[in-house]
Amino acid sequence: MVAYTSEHPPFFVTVDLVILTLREGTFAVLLVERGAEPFRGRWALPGGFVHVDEDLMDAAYRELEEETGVGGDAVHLEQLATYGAPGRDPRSRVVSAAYLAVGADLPEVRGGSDAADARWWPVEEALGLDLAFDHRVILEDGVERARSKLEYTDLALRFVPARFTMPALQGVYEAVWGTALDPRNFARKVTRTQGFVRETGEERRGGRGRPARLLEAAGAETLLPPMMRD
Amino acid sequence: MVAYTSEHPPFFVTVDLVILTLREGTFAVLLVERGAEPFRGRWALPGGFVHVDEDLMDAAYRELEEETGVGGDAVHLEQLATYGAPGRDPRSRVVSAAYLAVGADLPEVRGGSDAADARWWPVEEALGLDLAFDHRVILEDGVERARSKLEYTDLALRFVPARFTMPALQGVYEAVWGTALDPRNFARKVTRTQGFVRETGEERRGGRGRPARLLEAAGAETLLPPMMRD
DNA sequence: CAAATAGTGTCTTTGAGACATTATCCG
DNA sequence: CGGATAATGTCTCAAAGACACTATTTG
Repeated sequence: MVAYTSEHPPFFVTVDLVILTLREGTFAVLLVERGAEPFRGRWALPGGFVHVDEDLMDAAYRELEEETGVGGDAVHLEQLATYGAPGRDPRSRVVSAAYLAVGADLPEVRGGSDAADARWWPVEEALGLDLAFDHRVILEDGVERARSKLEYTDLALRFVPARFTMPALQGVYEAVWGTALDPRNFARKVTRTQGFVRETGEERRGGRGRPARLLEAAGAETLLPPMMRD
Repeated sequence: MVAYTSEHPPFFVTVDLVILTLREGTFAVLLVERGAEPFRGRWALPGGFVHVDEDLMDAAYRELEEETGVGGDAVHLEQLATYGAPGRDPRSRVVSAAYLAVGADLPEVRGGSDAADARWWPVEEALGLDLAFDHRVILEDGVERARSKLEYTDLALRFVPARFTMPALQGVYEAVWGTALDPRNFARKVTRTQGFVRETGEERRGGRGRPARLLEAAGAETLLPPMMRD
């Protein structure tokens, strides 16, 4: 940290959000269609400028709630990385702190204040789009972070409501990793990982087939041993 | 990303560095003593303002070389996290991207352009200091990142020269994790992890005791299975 | 030959992966 | 009672952890 003088250049600081959820069993990300230049008409991650007296994570929460209507505890939010290449925004020097958000069954969205349109995309499709700015890299980093954190943290529980079934939890791992898992090995693994999930004693009836037992989080944030994807 | 107007507030952007190495077998971090207000006389992480046309990581490399005289490939550098609470710098709104640097036997340093003094601290001692700004949190995050990355990446090899001995590598894990490891289990684990290390065929003689075989990196960046600390 | 350091093998336990059938409900 | 979904047990193999002695060098 060198001595402060007014010679140091000013930057704009934004937050960008990689908001992930499961929609009807599919791993999905929220994108907005840009309604203004630059990149007008291109899909982008939701985000916006940080306010003068606002912490970065507060700005991320604010943008998250503006875009999805969901806030606070209902959604997991963590910092992903910060992107600051000169020229990443053609207008001026903008440094963006990217955040990863994960929630269960986040609501449908349409349009928004300044976005032409907004909607959930299957992650695989979104990765194939020509996104605005450097948002493709940010999206890739966010998806990889989520995939990786399924292994050694309880992040999978954020994709699912407070009470959930074993097949639903297995579905999270399968959708996010894009792999099929054996239900016997999966249940054994989840059950034996101390503090991961707990039986509620209740069942979910009403669907076809045998009722599923409802589980809930048991508090551990770190999974020992981890769930391995290989 | 909302429409751009000149109403958005300007920020200063800095990089701060958590530079870690092993000095005589001890896990150490480089700190500088501040020579100017604010926090004059307090120890801080090295760092500085990002230039107008400079990427964040380039700024981190520049500061790293200014502080240690070491640059380029010799040192591992990765982004840690970004800290932007209002008031974290009492002068103005400063957002800092923190980077983690790891190198083998980094050189002794004394003083510097704007720092009153600079020296290597054992990490445990540094964590007990009353550091400037929010640098204690940044240091904690950097140390935890390094500890964690020893598990599942080849980061341990960055603490050691290109050719090294098995006991030296074990010493990295022991110093960074602060634990003692069994040399038989350690050697078996390292040897059986595909692509982690390879024999060079050479030995290091000249010390007391049996000469040690020299190893080198075998290319894998990810360790499968990981080294576990528990 | 003593002191220092490097290097190694076995046993036991735990978890991972492969694999198919039974249980319960609804219509 | 047929279709749909949930739940579960065993065997084999791989890796982890505990544990102590031998090998090679220098002074």
